Amino acid sequence: MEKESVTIYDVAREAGVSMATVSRVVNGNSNVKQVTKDKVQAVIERLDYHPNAVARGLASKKTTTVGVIIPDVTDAYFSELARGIDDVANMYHYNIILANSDESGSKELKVLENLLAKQVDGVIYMGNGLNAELRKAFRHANAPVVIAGSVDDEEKHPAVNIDYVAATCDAVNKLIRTGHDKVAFVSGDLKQPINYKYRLKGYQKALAEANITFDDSLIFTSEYFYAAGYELAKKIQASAATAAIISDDELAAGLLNGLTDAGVNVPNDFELITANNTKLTQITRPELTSITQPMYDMGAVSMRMLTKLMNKEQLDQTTVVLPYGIIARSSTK
Amino acid sequence: MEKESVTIYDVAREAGVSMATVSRVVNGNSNVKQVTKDKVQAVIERLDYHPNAVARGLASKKTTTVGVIIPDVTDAYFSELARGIDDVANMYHYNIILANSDESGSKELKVLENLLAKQVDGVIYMGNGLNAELRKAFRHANAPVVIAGSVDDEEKHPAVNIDYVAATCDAVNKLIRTGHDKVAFVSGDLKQPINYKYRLKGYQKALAEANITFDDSLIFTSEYFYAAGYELAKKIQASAATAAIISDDELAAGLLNGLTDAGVNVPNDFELITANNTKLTQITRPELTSITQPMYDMGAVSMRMLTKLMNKEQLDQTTVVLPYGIIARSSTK
DNA sequence: CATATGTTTGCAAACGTTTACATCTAAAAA
DNA sequence: TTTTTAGATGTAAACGTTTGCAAACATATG
Repeated sequence: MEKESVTIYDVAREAGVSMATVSRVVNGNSNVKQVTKDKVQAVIERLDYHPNAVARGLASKKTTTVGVIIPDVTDAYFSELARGIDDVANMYHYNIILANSDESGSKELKVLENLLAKQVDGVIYMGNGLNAELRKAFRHANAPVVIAGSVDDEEKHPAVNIDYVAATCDAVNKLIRTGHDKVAFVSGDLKQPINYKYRLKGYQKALAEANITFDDSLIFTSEYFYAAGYELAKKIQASAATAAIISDDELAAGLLNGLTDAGVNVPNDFELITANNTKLTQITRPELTSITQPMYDMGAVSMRMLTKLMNKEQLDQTTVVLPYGIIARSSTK
Repeated sequence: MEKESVTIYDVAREAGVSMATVSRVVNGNSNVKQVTKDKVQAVIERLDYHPNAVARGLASKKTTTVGVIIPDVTDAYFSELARGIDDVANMYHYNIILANSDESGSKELKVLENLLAKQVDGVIYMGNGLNAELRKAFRHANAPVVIAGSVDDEEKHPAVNIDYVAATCDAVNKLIRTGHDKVAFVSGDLKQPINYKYRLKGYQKALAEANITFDDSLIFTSEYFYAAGYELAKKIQASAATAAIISDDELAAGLLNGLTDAGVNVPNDFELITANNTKLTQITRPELTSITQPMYDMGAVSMRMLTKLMNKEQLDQTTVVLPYGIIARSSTK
């Protein structure tokens, strides 16, 4: 913990070459004779030299670090995305600085500013709070930004997600086909585009296709917490709904258990489809039927896109839409 | 994305002072006249100057960044710890570089090396794989390391955890008191000290106190996955056990559902106590009785310790043991 | 008025790399 | 043999800060 660190100078001196040459071998530059390369390499190992990434970053203006803004690491949906991000980041020799934003606009801005001050080479944004201010901050950032697992409703920023409209529509359709014409729509804040411009649209589309008139007493919003879902069960019971599509698994689990504990039999009395197919969906009894999203892949792809962007490569497509599915479990008939 | 960044020189020039003075006001140095402080501050805002953290890091040899080694962000136990870490890191104006290790010894070493190359000011290690090699790497690191949510069985490194022996002993006692003398012990790899030196010890202690002879056909190990737990149900059923203490919630959930699906009634035919009180424990039916660990706090405290270490302050105690509890839910009578 | 004292500022040297550019070498071409 | 050329190496200037030290200034003291 107190050692003087060995620098490129030490290596150069010991190897009898200039620091430039050492730098070249460290960076795999081709213009170095094999014998000197070996000589330097030997010294590097003998002295246990490790290049100082900070100095490197300053000189090269690249930190091989990307910032990742996440609402909450503790959330299964986002942590799965984060895992995909980290794995491919590693593959390309990047590190990630993880920053929790709590989906709070002001915190997101603060965190972004902070990441940019640290000179990250790029940032990945997770969250559903993309607003004008944040958009502006992204535009003015001198690092590329890609959005993972959510949408940019103005489609200005590179993003990777699924077709939320179609997925929601399919799920609601499935419910309608089994005879429900009173399907509750349960999502987070309707101010968020992902909810009102995509999920709700998909819900309405399914209704329209089946000639069911929209009834806004079947629209519920809630925070994405287990307890919130559990509470919500009462309201849902009081409504005319006989089935529900829910946009978060933890919320869905709460709702399921709330209903069950109130004596409602799922799926016989009430059917449920949730949205993210996280681990939770298999743990509940009955297991939850769910839209499936390739969270890990979405994370991985978004990071891959970011590496291209950081490399000034052209993107084939600015927003990539990954396939979704629906897995039938026991919360539907 | 293409702007030339404004440096401390620009600010200095515009404000008609030297860069040293600008540096001083940025860093809140007291020896600056109020009027110049204001003048400089105004220019900073006008030019939207943001100090370059990399340059700062090089000059000051402090990066205000800490490395966090985590087995898997996706794991509820560790992500909860990570959340505590990040929150207090933020409080003290640190950022965290998150690195997944998969509990693989070689990856842990690689990741640590990488973090140190990035000149992190400290590192927090999560995981149960503390071995001789890693220990050596920690010792030779020029940054303090603290262990969060696990043990250093040699007690050389600062760590924050709970009293695993006592917790396990209490849980097993609870089972014994309700009449069980065949309690299965289900943990991860028994090569890990936390399992064989702590949890197993606690289990044996409880047995000894109740004059029950140890029977190693009741000892099971498994990976910490839902599916693994589900599979394990068969083996457990085939054993003489009538209750179990499990060291991971996901595993416990799998076991619970495996038993239930095989027609075993929990808690009437079989009782279960799990270890981490993560969200999962409330989602299962029946809900899981669990040891409670203050994960968030353990993360927070470990980060707080690290800030002291990074500040060269003396630690009151090198290992802090936080209180645990047991919350009775429906998987026990 | 001279001196001492304390506060405010500036100067310039780090920090440890990368990277144009210049130089040198040796082999290839003339 | 002389000239070219390409490859291998070295020189030194960035990169954008912090910080020890010296200088300048202001105020209080004798």
